[in-house]
Amino acid sequence: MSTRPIPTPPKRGRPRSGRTEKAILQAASELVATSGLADMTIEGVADRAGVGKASIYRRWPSKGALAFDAVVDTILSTQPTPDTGSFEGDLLQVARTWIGGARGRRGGRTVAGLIAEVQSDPDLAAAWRERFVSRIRRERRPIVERAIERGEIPAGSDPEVIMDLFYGPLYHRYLNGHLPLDDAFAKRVARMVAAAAADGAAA
Amino acid sequence: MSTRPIPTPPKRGRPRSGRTEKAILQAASELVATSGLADMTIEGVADRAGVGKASIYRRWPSKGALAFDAVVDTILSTQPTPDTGSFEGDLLQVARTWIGGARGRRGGRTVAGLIAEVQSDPDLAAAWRERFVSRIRRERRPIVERAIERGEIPAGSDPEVIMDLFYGPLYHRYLNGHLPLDDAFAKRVARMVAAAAADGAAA
DNA sequence: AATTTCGGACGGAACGTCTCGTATTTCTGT
DNA sequence: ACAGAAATACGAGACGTTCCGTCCGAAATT
Repeated sequence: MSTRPIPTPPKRGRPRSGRTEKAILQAASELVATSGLADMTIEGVADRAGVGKASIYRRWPSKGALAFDAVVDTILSTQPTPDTGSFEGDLLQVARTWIGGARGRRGGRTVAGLIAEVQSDPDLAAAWRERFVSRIRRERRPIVERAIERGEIPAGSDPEVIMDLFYGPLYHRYLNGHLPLDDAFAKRVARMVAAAAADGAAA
Repeated sequence: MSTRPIPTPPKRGRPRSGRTEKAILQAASELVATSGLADMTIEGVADRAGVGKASIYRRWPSKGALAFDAVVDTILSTQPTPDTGSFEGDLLQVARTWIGGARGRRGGRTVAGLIAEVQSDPDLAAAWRERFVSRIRRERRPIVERAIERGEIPAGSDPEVIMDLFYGPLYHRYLNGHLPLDDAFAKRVARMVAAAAADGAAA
């Protein structure tokens, strides 16, 4: 259940060192960026951080949970919610930024590795949903709300289905790699989602 | 590169036993169904099949490749291409069948495990694309072609983007689990994809 | 004679737990 | 107020386990 460092504030004994925690996250972040999540090992992180393995296991229950905490804030901070004035424009902007992150040599496969990890770890899956997927969708919600206010799409349109229709195709090509994840694709997805929503098919 | 059992026909010596190969695939299939792909091990398959590990490594280069061959034909055979007479009807039928497979206790997470595996194995990823993703998309292509013939969607619509817009959302909920993968979702996806395509947004 | 079959041995990697001896903090008893 | 005991964290690394992928040797088959 716990993915964050255990939040229980101990009353007695030596307190956890903030420097140790930072060193672990820093080392994990670097190793994920250079070697990829699949090749990252707890022992490798411990060595690079100059830390005992026990100090890692005291804080995180699994490799995935550690990697999650090491990279998720960085990823989220690079994906702002735009406001271009039109629904399709907002979607296109989000898609372009998203693709930019996914194509970057710098950790472009990190999210893929996390999704892979999540498929066999129910606790990590819960953290992934709550602290990544749901969080991003909540941040993007104004895009749909503004489109409704502007009258571009009908009130009563389900934002969740629209989000799935939009993000789904991006992740689909990202994870399967069957076709290029390029700007032409971003344009088409934005256009089609906007068309479907405008049609009232999400109501 | 090789995912299939090595096709080279030996000219001399004891030939490969077909029974050995079947026993391996059978054991792998059972273990994936019961324990899940993440917990399947080559040693476990060898034991259950009554076979030496070398006999497995002689045929398949990785756990993922073996699992792929053990289950992919079964999965594909349960997903026929419908012909209901309307574009949205066809899409809905495909979505329902797909969701039925994904929800089934019997190996519902198998595809998720394979997609996870594929993220860190380029050779397996190539096989996945060519022998699963592309194959299914090729089989579904008539759905789009018939819709064009019927005049439901404009000629020149890109079948690939339509496929991504359709399958993407299904896989998205399947892999992230943030919202239910139910019949209501199937209906909405089918309706929205049909609306977007009819609008000519895929042209 | 050539080659594959099997079961199993083998060395290696990483896991997750545990123990050291040391450091740091709080609680208890005086 | 102060000393000691108790509790907890620290880095380092040993430990037993699992699984990997390779290799071996004897039997089997052509």
